[in-house]
Amino acid sequence: MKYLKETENPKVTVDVVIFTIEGAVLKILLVKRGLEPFKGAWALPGGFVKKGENLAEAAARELKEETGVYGAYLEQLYTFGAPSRDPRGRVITVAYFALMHRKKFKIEASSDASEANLFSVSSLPKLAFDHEDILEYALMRIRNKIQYTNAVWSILPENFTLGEIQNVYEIIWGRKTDKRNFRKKILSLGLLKPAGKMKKGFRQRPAKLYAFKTKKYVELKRFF
Amino acid sequence: MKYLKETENPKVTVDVVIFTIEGAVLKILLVKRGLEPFKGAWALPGGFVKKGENLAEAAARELKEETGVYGAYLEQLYTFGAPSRDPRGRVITVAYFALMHRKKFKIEASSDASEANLFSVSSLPKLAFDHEDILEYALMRIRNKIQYTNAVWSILPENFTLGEIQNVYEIIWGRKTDKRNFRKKILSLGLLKPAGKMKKGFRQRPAKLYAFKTKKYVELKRFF
DNA sequence: TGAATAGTGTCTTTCAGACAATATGCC
DNA sequence: GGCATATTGTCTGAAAGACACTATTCA
Repeated sequence: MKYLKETENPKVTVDVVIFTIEGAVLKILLVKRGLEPFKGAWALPGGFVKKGENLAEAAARELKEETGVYGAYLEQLYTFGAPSRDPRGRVITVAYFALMHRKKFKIEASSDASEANLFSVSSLPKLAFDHEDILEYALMRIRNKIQYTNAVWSILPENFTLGEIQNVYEIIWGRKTDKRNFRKKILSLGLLKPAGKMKKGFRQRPAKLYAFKTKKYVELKRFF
Repeated sequence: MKYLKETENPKVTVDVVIFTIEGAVLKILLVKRGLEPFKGAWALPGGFVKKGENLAEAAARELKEETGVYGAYLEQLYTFGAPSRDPRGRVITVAYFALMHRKKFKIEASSDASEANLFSVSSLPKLAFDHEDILEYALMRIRNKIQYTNAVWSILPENFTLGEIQNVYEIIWGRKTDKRNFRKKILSLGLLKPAGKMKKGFRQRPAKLYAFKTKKYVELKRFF
């Protein structure tokens, strides 16, 4: 018979994996912890859920505090609750991930963190807590998710070329794909509409601009 | 400026949607609440996470307490944390779902619940808390998940015929599908192996028995 | 005219979906 | 023989994947 039978009052946090693309590289925002535990280590932005606050609201608040942006694509990822994941005691974290367009936000260290920075997901520092697990899970999820949803809308500008959206997919997947096949596929999903404008002014052939029909979450049917 | 800025110490529960098939109908296990709030109402089995206990362990413990079974397919579903979801105060619940073979468990009311029963998912009583939302989400997830994983292993006996596994899929999906196409597809997934035995002793042609190659979680690749 | 990217079509293979006749064991 | 279920193959249409050349702008 176990002797640890009592319940406890855990603390509950949200942590947010904020993906963005900078210099053709997939990056995430990390903050340097200003307090113990893991003081000085890099960690995912996050914090305690406040009174009267939904989990998604808490995640959106963290996102806003770190990037100044409200209204990006934000999805609950998974809840991590190993008893020893936080040395202060029982802390259960509900992880979210978000996709941000790099030009839409400024990086400013918030009051909680002494420093904030973007890191390429392919060369990260050692992370605090179990944040490496969270990130791994987030990468798996986003790589799958963009195949059958409109989730990438918030990592792109309002209007974009097919070349640009293809770059986003390739950067997230970490592999190249055929241009003709990609265009056929992305258009056949029916998520895009022509913006009726052209991207001009570069020394190359101008490209048609597209936009997402909606920024509301759309999930395409996949059946057996 | 908001005035509810303090954090709080929420309580954390796990709730488990236990799916099974009985009489060719998809059912879930519900317990009648013996205590307030929602005393006398039907609810998903669940309870507080205990000290030193993983979330998945807590879910497995609840599953075991309610059905006597340890080791079924069990997956974290989503975390529900609306501030008003529990009238007692802030309670965040991490929902799990499980698939059980009906013959492997007995229904016994546990100490927490005055009564436990299976209900068809198509004719449920009114549920306590936000458990209807949880169930809806679980149904969506399981209907998708069985298309590219071996999740159904624990709702089937060790060895089963292709007819039996087709029945399971049809019951979970709530629709019929062509026998020849189903067999082609399920075998092409590569998750099954012939058990080398036949299901005999019925007044009909004997059927080959199959088994899952593994009960470890397998997720098939789906790429663009 | 050269650099850079946009834009486009065909063929092959694979997979999904529609569709029906024969086989086997047991009563 | 009759009942009940098992087992099997073909055709068609859609989508995936391989593959290469021409078009346009601007420096």
